[in-house]
Amino acid sequence: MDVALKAIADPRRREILRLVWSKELPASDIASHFHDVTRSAISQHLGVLRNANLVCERRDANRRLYRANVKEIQDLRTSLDQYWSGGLSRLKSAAEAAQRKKDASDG
Amino acid sequence: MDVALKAIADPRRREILRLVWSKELPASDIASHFHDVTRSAISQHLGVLRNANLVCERRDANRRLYRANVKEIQDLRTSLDQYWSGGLSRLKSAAEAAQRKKDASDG
DNA sequence: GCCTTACGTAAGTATTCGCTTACACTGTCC
DNA sequence: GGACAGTGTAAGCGAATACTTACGTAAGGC
Repeated sequence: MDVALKAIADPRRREILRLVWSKELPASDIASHFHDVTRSAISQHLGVLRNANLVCERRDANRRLYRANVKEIQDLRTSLDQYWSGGLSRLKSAAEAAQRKKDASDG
Repeated sequence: MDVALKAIADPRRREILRLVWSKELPASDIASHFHDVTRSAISQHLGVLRNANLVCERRDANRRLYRANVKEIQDLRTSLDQYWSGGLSRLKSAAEAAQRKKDASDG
């Protein structure tokens, strides 16, 4: 979870992920979407995303086509949901404990 | 979203957030949960979380009591959900476009 | 074979991060 | 007032990050 979370903590990488979410794109197309950084920088961001398994790479002749790894993204989302709901259940049990305490003092 | 996401990207800070999710804790109690780092390090992590507005601070005499800012956490969760679902809707419209294309070629 | 396109990657650099140690400050207890 | 917990914070440091420029390499056009 940590690698993936750190990967999407960067706005540039989140933007890249959006770009390749629904369609496969060659690295050059992705890079040309960013006018303030080098192609090399984007390539390195792609490396981070690849390393976090958040994108899939497919080679087509000269080019490398990238696509979001929806499965892995879903996994990350699930992990996060568990994190949130873990917190919520702690909130819930704390509330229940408070209620029990109240009941005990009431009765 | 960026500040909060970067704040959560650190496992130590996620753990801190868990600790203060359902109950208010003084900084010293939080720090004593971590045996491999200094109290000062934890204080700085608390600073990051405070800066991201993910925790609330309340002063009680000598101590500073921390509690998760559930509202802000929910906001972050919502932002993330929008990010995911934004991706999903792009997937959906891509699928629909493919379907239209197929229909056109079929009919 | 040679040039060009499309890409990763090594090397160098400035910035940020997570940490420690040392110190300042604020309240309580006496 | 003085000692003492409970904390934030400044300073310094090594590691990681996000870049840049320069180079290496695979595939296609000629």
